[in-house]
Amino acid sequence: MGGLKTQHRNALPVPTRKPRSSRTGRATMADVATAAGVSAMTVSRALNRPDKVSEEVRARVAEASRRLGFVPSRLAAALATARSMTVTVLIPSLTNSVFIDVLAGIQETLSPHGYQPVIGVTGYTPEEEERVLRTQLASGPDGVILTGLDHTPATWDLLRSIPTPVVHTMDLAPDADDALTVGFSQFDAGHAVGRHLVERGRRRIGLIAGQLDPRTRQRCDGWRQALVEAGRHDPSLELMVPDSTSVALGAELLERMLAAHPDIDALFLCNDDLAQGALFHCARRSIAVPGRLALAGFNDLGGAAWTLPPLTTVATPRHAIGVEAAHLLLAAMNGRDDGPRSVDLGFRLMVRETT
Amino acid sequence: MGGLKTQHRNALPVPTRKPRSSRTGRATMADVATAAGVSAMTVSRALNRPDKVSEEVRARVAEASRRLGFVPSRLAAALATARSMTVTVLIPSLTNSVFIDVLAGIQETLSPHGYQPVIGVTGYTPEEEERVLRTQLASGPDGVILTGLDHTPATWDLLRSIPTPVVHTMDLAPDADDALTVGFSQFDAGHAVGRHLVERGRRRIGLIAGQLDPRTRQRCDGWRQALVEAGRHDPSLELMVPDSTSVALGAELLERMLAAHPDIDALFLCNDDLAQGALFHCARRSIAVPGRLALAGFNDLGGAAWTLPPLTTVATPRHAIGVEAAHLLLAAMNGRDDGPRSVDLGFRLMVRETT
DNA sequence: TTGTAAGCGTTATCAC
DNA sequence: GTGATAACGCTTACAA
Repeated sequence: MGGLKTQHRNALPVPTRKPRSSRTGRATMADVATAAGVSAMTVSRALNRPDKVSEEVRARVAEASRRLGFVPSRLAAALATARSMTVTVLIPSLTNSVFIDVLAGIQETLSPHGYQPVIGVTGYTPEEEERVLRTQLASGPDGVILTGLDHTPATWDLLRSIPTPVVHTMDLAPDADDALTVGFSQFDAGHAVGRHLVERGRRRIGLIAGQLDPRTRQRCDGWRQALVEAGRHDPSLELMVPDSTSVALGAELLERMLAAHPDIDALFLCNDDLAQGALFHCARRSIAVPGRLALAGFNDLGGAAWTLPPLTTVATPRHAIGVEAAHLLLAAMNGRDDGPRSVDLGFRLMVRETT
Repeated sequence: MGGLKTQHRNALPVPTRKPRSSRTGRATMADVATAAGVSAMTVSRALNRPDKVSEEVRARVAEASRRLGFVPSRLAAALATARSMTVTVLIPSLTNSVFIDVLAGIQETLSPHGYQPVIGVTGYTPEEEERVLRTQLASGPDGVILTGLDHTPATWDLLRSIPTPVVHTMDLAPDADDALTVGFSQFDAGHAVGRHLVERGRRRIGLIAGQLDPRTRQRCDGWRQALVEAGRHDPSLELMVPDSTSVALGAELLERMLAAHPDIDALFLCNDDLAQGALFHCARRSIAVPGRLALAGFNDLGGAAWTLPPLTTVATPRHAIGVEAAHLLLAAMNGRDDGPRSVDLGFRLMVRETT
């Protein structure tokens, strides 16, 4: 029926014709085709596989294309090829620079390959993550990158049900199951801090944590384990609150901790912003650091090396995690999903002057 | 068709049929339709306009849809409706928290309305911005949010050529032309700092700036103007470098400044990270702040209130800019693009203890 | 209330 | 090397 030439139609009351690009007003391939005196298919080829087309046609198409300001519709291409050139990236929060660093690594790596990261924010809850994932899956991403391994059962099902490769970041797969994972051991990192404090000869070692996501908890677990091993663990010295971390919160929690346990001589703060707040509070209250109180943070965020005194903390490979996750995903999206399943990028204890 | 049991296939050399969803393996509306014993159109309605469908059919569709794990393809919908439910957001950098704050405001505002922000990174250059914009436009966003007003002529042309609404952020339109703009006066903000330093009685007031994008330049211009007005401007006290700002750079540049001009008694650092670096350096070198040297930063980033002494700086409405930009865009995308063309969200000079 | 037909703008496929 | 045709999966008419 496509054979029925439109021109023959008007023998009768012609319904509104469509001589050119429809609603959007944008030029389509068909427009370029007519302008260049070739078929739409040839335009497509001239643009995507220039070598498959004669020199002359290529030029004519380029010219017409430019003249009409033609921008090929990725939507249509995506629908036709089943490749959206899009990658869904889900992170807990936009305002936590930890995830932004990962995101930056992802974006830098994906971008040169023509993939668009599309970010979704989960607010640290697996339920919201599931919701957002479901929404995003509707746009048919070619890949998915998630934060952590703590997903709802339904999310796991969803992930299994799609043909799309998935990479989990910031953590390590507990067992070598079928998930692609890039991160480091949060437990070991926390353990390293605990041991460091012990080795410094501290006896009353406390813990302050906020934003109790699974990764924070693992850090705390590691720290606790180290103290237990050294026989110096006192559960009453743990102050864990669900609030999101901030410099202000660090100061406030330290105050509370000191009020209840004036005798602590070391403190692990599960994120650098908390540690900076604590450090600030110490300065205000003239508490000698590390003399009277040793302080250790986590993540080695921007300012950590520039506090007074410079903060002992754990440097985490956030950017590298993003880069590696993207690499793994790229490989998988191109059918090469052999590589290692769980990539451990490690961490580094940065011993500076607060311990 | 779905009724045809696979087991009966081998009766005849049946040509490859397509009883179910094609390449992607995902269920399609047609699949759900057959499963629910209705037409595809009815499925579409049941999902998008439930009130247009009988109670019973709605239930059957929901049931079938759930059973098949049906996820409607946004791609197809977008192609059919010419609405992608997507908004292109271009920012200079992912690692500068200034833009992340704006982005967060945008995402929070857009998300509840079903719009997906798709971010693009321009690396602070108009040329790259043009390239990224061109790429993104191919996916047919329903709206565009750009950073600043400094675009290439080709970019302006592009923007004019599309039916899509556009909002520019972080700055104010010089004249009330036809661009939607949300921001504040960078010039005035810089001017306020300059005047403040003058009013504090400082005589040798210097300037340190990095990341010389148009907005930074405008801040510097404002500052300069204030000093000129007070008759205290000395061009040799300006130290401007193209490098991206960081705490480390702040310390380094202060050192250079002091070496060349030991007599300065006040300094405007065009970004808080520079200011924090300078502050740190002062502490190390035992330079009294503000006694011997007054320091003012810009942006009121996270740690600014928590330095020792707390940093005087300018609080900029980054989050609010994102929120407002998104609101303006939403209005425009819904056809109500009347509102004010240039929204000034102002700024606040936060006088703390470094001045 | 529900179904039919056509089309959105590409690309895969198979002729020519 | 080029072109006609049929998808891709959905929705906007319009018809029943």
